[in-house]
Order: sequence, then C-alpha cells, then structure tokens
Amino acid sequence: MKSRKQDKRTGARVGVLHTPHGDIMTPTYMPVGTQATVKGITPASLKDAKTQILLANTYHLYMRPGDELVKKAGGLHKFMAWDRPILTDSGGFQVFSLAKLNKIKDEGVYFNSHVDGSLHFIDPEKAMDIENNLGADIIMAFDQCTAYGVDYKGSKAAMERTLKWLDRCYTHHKNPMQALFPIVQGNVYKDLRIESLKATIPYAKYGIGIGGLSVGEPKNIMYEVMDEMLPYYPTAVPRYLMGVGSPDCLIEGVRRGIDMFDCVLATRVGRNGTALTSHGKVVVRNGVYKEDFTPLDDECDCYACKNYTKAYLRHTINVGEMIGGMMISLHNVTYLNKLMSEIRTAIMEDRITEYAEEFYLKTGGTYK
RNA sequence: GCGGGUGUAGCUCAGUUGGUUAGAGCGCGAGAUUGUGGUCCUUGAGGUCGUGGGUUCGAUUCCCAUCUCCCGCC
Repeated sequence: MKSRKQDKRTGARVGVLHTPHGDIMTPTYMPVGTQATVKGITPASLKDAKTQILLANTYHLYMRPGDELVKKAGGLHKFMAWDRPILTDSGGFQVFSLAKLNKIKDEGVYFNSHVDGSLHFIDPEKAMDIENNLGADIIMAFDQCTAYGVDYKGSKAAMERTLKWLDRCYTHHKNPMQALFPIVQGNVYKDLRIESLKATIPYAKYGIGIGGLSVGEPKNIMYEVMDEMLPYYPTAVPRYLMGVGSPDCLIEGVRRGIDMFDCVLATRVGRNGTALTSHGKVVVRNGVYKEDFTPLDDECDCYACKNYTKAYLRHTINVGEMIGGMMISLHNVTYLNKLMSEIRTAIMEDRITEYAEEFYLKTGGTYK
C-alpha cells in the first residue's frame, strides 16, 4: 500500500492499495456478496455505484456451491462476473455467529451445516485451501471471534487460539497472488487487544484485520478499543475493520486509522426498506412517504434516485416486489461509496474533522 | 313463501357451560437490523361482539323480534 496522506490531527489517512485486479483507494467500503452476489445488485450496477472491492464469504461458498466448483468455474471473479478486487472472509465469523452448531477445539472447528445438518470440520489449513480455490485478491486468516460479554479468560483463550491458527494459516498459504490478512482479536479488553495486535504484526505483510468488534457492544466501547490500538498499528499496510458499518461508524473508524470496512447493513436494511442518505436515515417503509414523490436522496445520482420516488419504492417494498429492495440497496451502496470518497477528499484537504462535524449536523443524529 | 345456518378488529375466524381491561393470524402503524442461516424479531393502534327489546345482580353468551348474507326446499 502506498500512502498518499496522513492527517495530522487524527488517525485518518489516504492511500492506494494494489491488487491483481486493480488499485483501491482507501479508506474504502466493501459491499458484502456472501454467496458470490451482492444481494439484489448486478456487477454493472456495483460499478456504477463506484464499488472498488467486494467481500465474499468462505463458509457459505464452501457449503454451496463448494469451493472446488468455483475453482472449476475459473475462480470467483469469473464465476460471479466481477473483474475488480475481491476479499474473502475466512469463515471464522460463521463459527461465531452459528455457534449453536459447532465445537471449537485447538485443532479446528467441528460444526453442522446450516443447510442440511451434515457434519463438517474446518481448520486453518482447510480454510486456506478453500480461500485458495475461491481465488480472491485478499484472503482473511481463520480466526475465533468472541461475542460482547465474554469474560476475560474466554476472550484471552480465543485470542491466543487465533494467533496459533494464524501461524498455521501463514505457513500453509502458498499462493503469492493472494494477500493474506491476519486478524486481531481480544474482545473489549485493552491489554488483550494490544497483545494480539503486537503478536499479529509480523504476519501483517499486506494488511491487518480488526475482528471481534461491532458484535453487540456499545459504540463508545468500540471506539475506545480502537483508540487504544491506534498507536500500535503498522503504517505501511491497510487496516481493515471487519463488519463495520453504519455511516457514523465509517467516519469514526477512519478517524481512528481504519482504511477498509465491510458491512451487510447497506444491503440488509436496503432490501427491507431503509435508506442511508446524505440527510440521514430514511425508513422508506414508513407511512409518511406514502405520497412522497421525491427521490430518496436529492444529492445522489444513482439509478434509484434518478428514476424513482419514495412513494414508488415504499409501494414496491410493501407489496414485496424485488425492485424496491434492489433499488434501495443500490442507493445505499452508492451512498456509502460516495461517503468514503468524500472522506478521502476531506483528508487530502486537511478537513476530516470539519467534515465529520458537518456530517453529524446534516444527518441530524439519525445514525447512532 | 317455508326450513336451516350465519353475523365478534380493515380481512379470515376463535371464544365465553352467563362473571373483572373480548383473543389469534393476516393487514395497517412504528422500532430494530453492523466479517448476512434472504424478515426473522420487538412493539403499537384498532371492536356499540348486526340492530332493538327482554330475562338476570351481571348478556358478546340465554329468550323474542327484526335486518344481512349463505344453503336447501317449494
């Protein structure tokens, strides 16, 4: 990664990340395409939305259609018709989010498929094999994520196991065309975070993931943990805050030195009728928009905003027509990409702090 | 015309052997959603229990009349 600018007052910075499928301007937001598709948005529209990189999910693609099949198809890029960079999650988060189905041991994780209940086993080596088959530009190490509320002892054990697994991932991963990002854990315990970060840095050749945040803890606690880690990050590689976030979290993350984010929020709330706009959150489903014949966001030039009114989008959402969810998802992704673009410009012009203030003023506290 | 049935929330229906603020599903309103197990979840509003009488301490419930709709018969 090449640095373009480091803000003097905050951790915010602008850089360029090189990958086999093109450069990425950071800070950046990655839409989530769990099952080799960003739900409801075509690759062409993702490009219109100025998407630079997508995230796809190892666990889900391993289950269906299977990583061998994706490899046979010519790799994930070809399979899903996306020729820009892709990052794959390792499946570690699913171990956490599907916890009822699994048994975590030092050697790896035994779990039952959420699809058909069949027994599976994934360990660091297997996760690397799957990610190698999928063929993303950036791959994540197999980690153990803990929930908010897990005690110190449990969080320490998971953090230490993540480090052991990291070493195995690092040793096993051989493809030089795929950049392996290690993941920092440690829950909300500051000393665990610092310990994890320091021990992870030797493996952070291309980038570093910050995992285990935004898992239910209050935002101020997440921010405090990030403040704590900021002085210790390596400067030459991108820092990726996993699973974040909402517009306000993106800004706060950038101010705390984060370069990459991914989040399902934009598409999940989008297909359920909530828009993220430059004037704040708009719950299109709500009755007040029944006869609102204006676009979602008057500052947006996405296809949805150029062609449809809130009244129409509300109607289609309410009757369950796909176009509503598709359009609001497209808008949301467009908005987050635009937000990141504005953030990069603000950093370059030494006014990220002012930009953040304007953002909160303009969105009226609807993001919180 | 006769016989039987029916009428409870916007819709489809429960219910009460007569007893405090009458329920469900759907719909409607609102909230929620952060490395996605394709809306799950939380919550709110809304009813003269067809109408008018009667019996009773008390009727949505029992009785009478009347109206509505459905079925059958002539």
